[in-house]
Amino acid sequence: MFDLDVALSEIKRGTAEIIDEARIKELLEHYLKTGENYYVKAGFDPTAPDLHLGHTVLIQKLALFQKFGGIVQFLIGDFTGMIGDPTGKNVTRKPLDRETVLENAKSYKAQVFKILDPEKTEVVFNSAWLDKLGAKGIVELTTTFNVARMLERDDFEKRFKSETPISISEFLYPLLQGYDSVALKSDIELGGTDQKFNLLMGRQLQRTYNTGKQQAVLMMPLLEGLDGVNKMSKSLGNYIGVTEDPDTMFGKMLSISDNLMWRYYELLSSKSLEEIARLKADVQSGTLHPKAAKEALAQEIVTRYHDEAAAKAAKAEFDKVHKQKDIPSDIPEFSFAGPVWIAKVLTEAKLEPSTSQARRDIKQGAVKINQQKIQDEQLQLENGEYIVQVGKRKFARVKVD
RNA sequence: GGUGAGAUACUCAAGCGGCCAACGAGGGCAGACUGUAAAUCUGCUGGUUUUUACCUUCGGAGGUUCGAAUCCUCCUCUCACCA
Repeated sequence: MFDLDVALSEIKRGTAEIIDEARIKELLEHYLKTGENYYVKAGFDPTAPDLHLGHTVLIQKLALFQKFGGIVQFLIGDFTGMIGDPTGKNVTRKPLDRETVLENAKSYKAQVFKILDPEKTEVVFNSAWLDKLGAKGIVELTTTFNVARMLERDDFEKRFKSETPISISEFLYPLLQGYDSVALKSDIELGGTDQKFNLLMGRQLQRTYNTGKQQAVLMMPLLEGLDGVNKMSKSLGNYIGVTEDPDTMFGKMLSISDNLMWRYYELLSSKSLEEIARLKADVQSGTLHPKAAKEALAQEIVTRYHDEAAAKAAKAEFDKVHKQKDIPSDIPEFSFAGPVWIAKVLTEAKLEPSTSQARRDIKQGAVKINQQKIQDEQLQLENGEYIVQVGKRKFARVKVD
């Protein structure tokens, strides 16, 4: 089966905090002895999923549990989604209709089953039990907790002190999320560090409702984005989406700093901790080039979300463009009626956002035609075919006739 | 409901009648270098084929002035204190 100590150290890898580690050990031991599974819960937003590597940190941890006897409860918070998690700055949101929820769930599955084992995953919706709770159930739920304790939560406390409004419904959010754990009888719940309060609520409510269980809680850190400073998020643009094409993925992975690479290794690679330690030692001693280590990681990630052939092709393409300074094999094409002013070509081909920017870049020597730097910003392109390039990464094939 | 403070480009933040397309920082883009879209250094960062020029921007609408981001009036919104 598996070695308990190895399993535990892999489970602990990269975690921010584990509450009731002993419980996790018990569950694994019990599984080894009897083959009985246990349940690992994680909740997700019902809005349209566009997963990036930041999300996959948690999902990979779920997948890890599947290797060690865990059944994943992939919870889509279609009911709680109406309230909006107070962790963000969301106010009350519109409830999504059934159809949209199902569609989003489908999209989740497509992305998530690249990592999770579908055989060991139960996709559940919390409206299934929360809808039935009713006013009576809700009131009962609220009696299990009091306002003073609710205000212990960090962001509630801050908002209370600064007199920023807190809606009553927001108090309900942690309670309902906790109740999910009661309904699902989860043994372990995973979440980000920002979810600590909500995760602990599940633990407490399981006790209050006498489920005979008390879930262990495992928190994963928020992955830093490509800039290495802010957390990875779509709005900051510092992300790698799991559905992005291989070339982009590979390029973005290589753009992270050498430092950040180790963080990504820890949280994203499926290499064992020993292997990573060895890589790191090799880089430090100079026997392995940092770039080679980064390429290996990039290949691994591309392979996971596409396949090995795509990863190889992406690397080859990258080398072609950046090492041999060649042009990429697949570039957009535009045609114009000539003669045409170069600045117009650049903006029309979307290589530059404005004529002014185009002029500036020409002045700086950032624009090349057929690999030749150009200086003349008045340049007119005569009939013919040209490869126009701005900087290192923006290319277009231009036909003038 | 009352009183006070504030709203400036992607973000933060100067400017408080002409020298303002607007200091500075972050971010972004580019150049050099290289190991790569790492690191470091440097430049650029509203728009426009009138490019040592012109046009549009400083919460919104008016007004004063030869001239306003800067002064006045009203409005909208944010924040702080009081109720």
